[in-house]
Amino acid sequence: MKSDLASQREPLSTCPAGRAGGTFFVTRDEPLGRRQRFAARMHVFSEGDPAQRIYEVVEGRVMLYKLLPDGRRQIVELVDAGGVFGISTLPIYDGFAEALTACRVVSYDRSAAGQSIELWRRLTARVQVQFCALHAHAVVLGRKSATERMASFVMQCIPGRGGYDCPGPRGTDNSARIRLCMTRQEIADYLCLTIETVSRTLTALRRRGVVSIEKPEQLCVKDVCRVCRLTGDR
Amino acid sequence: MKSDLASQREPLSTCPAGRAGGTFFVTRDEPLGRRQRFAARMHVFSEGDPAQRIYEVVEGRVMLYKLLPDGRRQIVELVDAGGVFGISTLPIYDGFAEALTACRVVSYDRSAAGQSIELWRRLTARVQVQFCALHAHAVVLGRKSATERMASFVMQCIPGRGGYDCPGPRGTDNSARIRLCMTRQEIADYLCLTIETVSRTLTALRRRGVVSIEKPEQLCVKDVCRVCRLTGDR
DNA sequence: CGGACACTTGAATAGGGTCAAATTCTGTGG
DNA sequence: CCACAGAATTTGACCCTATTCAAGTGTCCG
Repeated sequence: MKSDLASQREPLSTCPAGRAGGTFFVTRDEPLGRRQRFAARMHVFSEGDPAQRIYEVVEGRVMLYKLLPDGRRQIVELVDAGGVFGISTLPIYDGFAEALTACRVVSYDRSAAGQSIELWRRLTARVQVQFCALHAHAVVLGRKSATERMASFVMQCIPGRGGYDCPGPRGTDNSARIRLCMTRQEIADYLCLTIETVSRTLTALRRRGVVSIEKPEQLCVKDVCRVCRLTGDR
Repeated sequence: MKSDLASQREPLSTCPAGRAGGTFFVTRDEPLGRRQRFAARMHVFSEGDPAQRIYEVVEGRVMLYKLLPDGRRQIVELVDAGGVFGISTLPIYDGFAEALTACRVVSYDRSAAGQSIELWRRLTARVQVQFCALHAHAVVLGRKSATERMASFVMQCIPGRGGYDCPGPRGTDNSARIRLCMTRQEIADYLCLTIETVSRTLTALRRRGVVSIEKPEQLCVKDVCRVCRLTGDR
């Protein structure tokens, strides 16, 4: 249960808004929100930065993580399109936000966001969705075996399936291709395992014919419902 | 990492609002909120109940938990005075809410809560505080040793200490008496340990002179800062 | 082709889990 | 106040899952 050093893959440093240092820059200011793009592996903010803005993901995936002083890392949340991040009770951010994929976000000044009722409603409604997801993730971290965790994670990567209102297989096609867009280390830090256990667990799932590993970051799930049953949730 | 059967201590069933079956009943209807009291160990709601109301804790402590089909339980959140619970994205609650102590709550009809801007702001602001706390708890569950978890839990039971703005010891008195108001099983289900490990860890802390165990549910922390260092957070 | 990096695999280890038994609390009734 | 029963907690012995440590094996890209 000891140290998991933060990913060896060095994250890119934040690109200051407006400075077109490459592929990412502020594209346009909106009345309230400011559009920004981030390349994969770029930091949106870091622990200790002044918590001035709230972010909404338009496209792509962002991870939020925290570090312990000795280097152990926990990815506390994965934020997909529609999700919100940058919520902080303190005057500074209490963790890091890093783009997992190239992504587009809109950010709002914290105080300004509270002015617009419309905007505030949208953001808070979304926070509630994520709040419930965090509760569910606590169960994953707290009470599930390595296999159940991997299965839960895989299900999370298949939009529209596995939820309360899962429609079941579309016709006879019960397969899914998924891009993990995370390294083994990141999956480990999200599921609270080690990189080796993630690798072994995936291999075991492959051997059992549950998934095929097309590329390290791309899986094909043969039978979604079977994975769903492996989550331990039902 | 296997089963942790739900607490043997049988929870009391919910008392229907308005029916004064004993010490708990609706005391008064307010314009928006409805005041209620719950005795310790009473359920406020259960998984699958229609998610019609949002609750605010006025006094006492409520725990939210989820069960896996095989009986494993995870207490996903502890809600103290000021906290909010009953947030659900679905038409039904996705977990259980049980009073740990006798407590007073105010509940609001979900749709009505959205009408009052004032109320909505207060509730959502509070949800954000808890949202950040869940992030922190993910680190506890994911990356901490048994001792670090217990230390984190103990710190959580000492109001005003250990946070970003911890004022440090008040004068020369750096001790604290705390009521856990949870059984070992509940602490285990919250920290994602077993009842035996909780007991052993507490005993170890006692042997090291970090805490004294006055009663099973009442501890005395000799040196708060020392416990704080044991959390692994700093 | 070769170096760097990510991933996989194997063997040994340890931290916490499991199972079982003893001890302490707590509440009740005499 | 004391004795008793049932529950909660503590403790002990052993075990298992996931971690740790240590090599490999791709794979990408200059």
